[in-house]
Amino acid sequence: MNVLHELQRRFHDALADLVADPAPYAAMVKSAQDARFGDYQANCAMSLGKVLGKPPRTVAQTIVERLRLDDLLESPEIAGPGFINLRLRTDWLARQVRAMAEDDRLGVSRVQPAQTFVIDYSSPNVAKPMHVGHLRSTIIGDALARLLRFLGHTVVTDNHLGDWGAQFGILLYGYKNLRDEAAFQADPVRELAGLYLEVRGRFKKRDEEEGEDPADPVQEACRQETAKLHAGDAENLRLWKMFMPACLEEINRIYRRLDVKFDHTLGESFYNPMLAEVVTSLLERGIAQESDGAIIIPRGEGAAPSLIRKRDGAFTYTTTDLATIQYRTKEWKPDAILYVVDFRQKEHFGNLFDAARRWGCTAHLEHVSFGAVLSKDGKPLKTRDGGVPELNNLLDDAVERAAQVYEAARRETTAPGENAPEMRQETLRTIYEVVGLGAVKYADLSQNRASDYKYDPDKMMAMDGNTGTYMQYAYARNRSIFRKGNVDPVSLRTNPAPVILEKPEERALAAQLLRFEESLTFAAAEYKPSFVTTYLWDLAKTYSGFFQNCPVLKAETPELRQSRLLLCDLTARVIQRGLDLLGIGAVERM
RNA sequence: GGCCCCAUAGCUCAAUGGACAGAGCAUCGGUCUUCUAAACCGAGUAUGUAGGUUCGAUUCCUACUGGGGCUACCA
Repeated sequence: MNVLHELQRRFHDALADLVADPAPYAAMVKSAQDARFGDYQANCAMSLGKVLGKPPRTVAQTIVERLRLDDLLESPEIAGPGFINLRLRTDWLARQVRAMAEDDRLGVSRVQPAQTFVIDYSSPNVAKPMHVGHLRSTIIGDALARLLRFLGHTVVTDNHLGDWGAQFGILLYGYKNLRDEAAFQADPVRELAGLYLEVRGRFKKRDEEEGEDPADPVQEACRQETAKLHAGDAENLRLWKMFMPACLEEINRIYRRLDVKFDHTLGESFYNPMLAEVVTSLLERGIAQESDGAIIIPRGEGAAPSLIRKRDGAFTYTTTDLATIQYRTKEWKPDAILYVVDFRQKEHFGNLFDAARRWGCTAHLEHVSFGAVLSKDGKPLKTRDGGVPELNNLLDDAVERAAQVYEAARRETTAPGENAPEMRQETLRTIYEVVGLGAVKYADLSQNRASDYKYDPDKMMAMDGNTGTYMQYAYARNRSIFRKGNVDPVSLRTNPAPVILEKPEERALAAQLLRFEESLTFAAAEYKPSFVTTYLWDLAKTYSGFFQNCPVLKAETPELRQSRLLLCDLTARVIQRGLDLLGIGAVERM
């Protein structure tokens, strides 16, 4: 249940006679900033006082008198200039937590009405090795898909591969001029990846981002290979078809490892046959016009127009993106299309969405933007030899570090003369993988996506603070209680024992558990997975306080023991589910 | 040049227009015959500058300073 929504609903009722439109005032019910002020607080009396011309505290008094919430709240207190402090009844909390324990969805209701979201994320260029730049889009997009789906929305995920662009010109040039046939036969992906880097290396020294240099013969040759491909050249098309499976296998290997799945993988090449019609339609509607031999969508004063057909007749990404919007709209009838893409494309999406709307698209279009991945010192991430780190190497490194940290911790926590608990090699590999990848994902997702993100392996592996490992450890430590006490946690979930909340730490834990849905709703509304990690971190800290102060297996009475076991189990389930919604695994033992 | 984004503690980051701006790291000091010490407890420092709107501003507006980005034939 979403406690906040319930409170806002009750305030809405209480405010109905006081003001014409109570909605904005009801929305001023928020979770309390400080535990001293209770669990929630209503801030509407101050602004209402202004509107009604009465002292805020008087208004607050009137609201409190009209409120009907005795069933879930203690009597509200008016404080300061007119804050209304709300404190949940402990017996109500206990009943809600018990109900939560019985529910597979942990008390999280399905949204009404459900909406259909198309989410566009990851979208790598298939001919290049995936690098660290693709990481954020992939894991943020995956987390949002999981989150929206869990809340009851219909989600269509679509990986808009760059499978038709200039990078294939590079591959074609490399294959024709530089390939090692034996190496290609043995391992085509590796050879193609090598060729890509080899050709790039022969470009005149330029930054990746700096665009083309017509004076560079190698670049020019690559561009011509691309043009031939797009023009339907039989040989280049044959090679493209031959390269594709290998390229796809390469990126799919990473998706499998990251546990990321897509409903559809419709790359740029898929839309190629539609592009001419898109341009025609835009011209007919008067949205596009001819300029300097090219077709453009003009912008306002001083702003650069969007090019949709180049002077040489080739189409651009804007054309493909418009075709994509048209296709998605027709095929899936979404309420919203989300693009999980780098902040640098903000302007492009602004223009694109504007054009799409004028073209008749009614779905909500949103650029879910995120900041750059930088190294610790704030500069672009580079390998020792100056290249962009490949994603696979990055993940290997993370898993390797997880193994090292784990081994070090195990040696340290094993008393002299004692043997560390033996674990099977296979179990250990699983732990390293889950912990290593979890650290990478959590470090990224826990940051506000709008900010630039400093990729710091030492820190994400530090196992202290708000990290994936901490959360996984909190889960594993919790599960160990059940092993130790020989208690089957499943037995606590059907017809659960009454919940007893006598100690403040028990009550605090219950209140925090009940906020799970609130955090998910908020994260989904803002498309910010970091709200989920913040919640989990708060939950873990609250649980720590409980765990320190409330003996579970050695509780004073059998009833208290059952109640605390239930709180433990519920905490573990919320952590596990929360991590799962972020695409992060948890292990029973670590 | 034009347009956009960012600026919070020594460092990395939070904060849905609300009460005394929160965490983590680092630093210092405490907790292991007691359910996993990868843990817990305690201790100090911050909203770039100048204005404005508001009962109330880290949050909204304006200017400035500093950093980053985009700026039609790459995506």
